[in-house]
Amino acid sequence: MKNHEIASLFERIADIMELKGENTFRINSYRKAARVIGDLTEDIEEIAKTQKLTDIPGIGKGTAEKIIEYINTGKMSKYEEVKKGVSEETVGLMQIPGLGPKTVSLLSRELGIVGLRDLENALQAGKLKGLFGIGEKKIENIAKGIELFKISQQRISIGLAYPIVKRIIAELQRNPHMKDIQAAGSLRRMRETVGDIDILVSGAKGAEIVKAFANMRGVTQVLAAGDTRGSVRVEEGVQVDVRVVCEDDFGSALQYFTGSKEHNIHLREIAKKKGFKINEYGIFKGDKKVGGRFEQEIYRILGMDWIPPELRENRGEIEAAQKGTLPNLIKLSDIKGDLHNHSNWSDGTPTLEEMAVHAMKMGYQCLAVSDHSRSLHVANGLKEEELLEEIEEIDRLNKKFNGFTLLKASEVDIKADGTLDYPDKLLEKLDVVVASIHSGFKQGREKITERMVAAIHNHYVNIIAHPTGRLISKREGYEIDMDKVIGACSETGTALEINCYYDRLDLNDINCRKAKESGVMIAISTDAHHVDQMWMMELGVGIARRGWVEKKNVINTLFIDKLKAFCLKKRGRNKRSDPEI
DNA sequence: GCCGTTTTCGGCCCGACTGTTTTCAGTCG
Repeated sequence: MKNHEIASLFERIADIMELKGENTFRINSYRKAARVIGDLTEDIEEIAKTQKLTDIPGIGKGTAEKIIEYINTGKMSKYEEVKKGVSEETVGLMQIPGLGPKTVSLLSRELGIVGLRDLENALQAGKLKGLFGIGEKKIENIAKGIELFKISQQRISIGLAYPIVKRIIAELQRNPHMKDIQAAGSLRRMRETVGDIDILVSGAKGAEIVKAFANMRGVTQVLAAGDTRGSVRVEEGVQVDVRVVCEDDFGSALQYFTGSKEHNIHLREIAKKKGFKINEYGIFKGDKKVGGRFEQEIYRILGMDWIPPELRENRGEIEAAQKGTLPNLIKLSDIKGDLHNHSNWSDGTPTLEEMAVHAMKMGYQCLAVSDHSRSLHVANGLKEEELLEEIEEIDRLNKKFNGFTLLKASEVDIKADGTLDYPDKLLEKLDVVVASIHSGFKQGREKITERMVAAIHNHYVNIIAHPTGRLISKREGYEIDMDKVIGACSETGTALEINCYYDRLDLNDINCRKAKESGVMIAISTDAHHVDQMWMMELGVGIARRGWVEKKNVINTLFIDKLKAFCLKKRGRNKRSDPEI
């Protein structure tokens, strides 16, 4: 699939054009094209074949031609043309906070600065002084920007940011001056990574609230503390911003600060056409404020349903809200069990009973114990006879429980040749079989896809765990043809997992939506190795919501008998089709 | 370069902040 390549090519074209000072609207249309192509769930080559490229909003005749040229020749003449005389490194300088296209272009033109090292040298040598439009303060800010750029290169997983936000909100809620409080930004949208944390507060005494915020425990550095805005760094290293608005503006401010940028732009275009204006202070008809206390008002006034924050990425949610066809997104309270967990039988810390007790506290009706299989020595994988013993232990425990079931399961390794780590006769004794890849990551796309598809076709495999194997900010996933994997799952009645563990979150939102659209069932599972990790179900549900997933698409929202039936159906289906069994 | 319930031309989101210059350009979210 060339979607990603083509999207980043358009993004690069936009960056270079920006640096060259070309028409802003033209630049924006390249950015828009990059964005929609990056978000597509279908293969762009397939769309091109059916000549439907221009049906994609933001893709017109010109862009379509460029896409087709790239598909056919592997090159895009527009890109070749714009990049002449510009270094990639120079374009990269625009990533530095405070440095936009104008300044970078000036530095490059006047001082011959190409990359970061040149810039640092020029700063050191005091060469920036005296350039038109650049004063003392600007030079200082560029130096600060470079520092910030170096630190903030990494976004952190939402799994790390989420507990920080919970802690801060709990602390601020004790402040008597405060009315409303809500996390905004990419965290509220449940993006898998966040750059910084935004918290929005309403209340009359802004300065008091900001002061309390700056004095919270866990704050290591106060970056700013004014009447309406505070900015701190906390011990986990993340920057947290708080903004205080008056109660009457809270809804519109929340809408504004939640984003995404693309969603807000699209919404404001619609507002404008209808004769309204939206900003962080409200929605206005002429000079008259017609809403702003609640976020819902804004969407309602614009003639659409309220859009859950997780969908606000300008991926068709606005059109769906206008038509009243938004999905009825899954909720955390819909989850009835967790289907991928590890006990102290393999590499987890809790006993089976501790896991069960915690699951009951969470209101679940079942929990699958899916310890590792024999080949995974590093994770103390269970030998066949050990798994049989564990099954007996689970049977014993289940007799003690009332209205709760520990499901017999295993996270079985998919070996390099696509076979499974346990024989079928052993898998047959399990309620749920979770299969996954833990080795041979470098096999190559075709081989690894074949291997995965072979496992999916096994009669006993119910769930494919962490389907791409990626670790956020640590490891790219193995190369795999997700369309083929989804196709095989759809054909065989196999579910794909959203692994909730904070550095996996795999499937991601885009693949998740693709799976849903192909009718593949989803399992949202924590992969917990400790009971304290089971809360991460919240993260997985967030990713599912970003993938437009509804309760009916998720197997662990099913009552236990239905869940067992789902798992058994695959075995039955194969038995019927294979007379030898 | 895209788009159309002011449709084939003319507009394209909005406001705050900062710094530099003296009325506004650049950058950011």
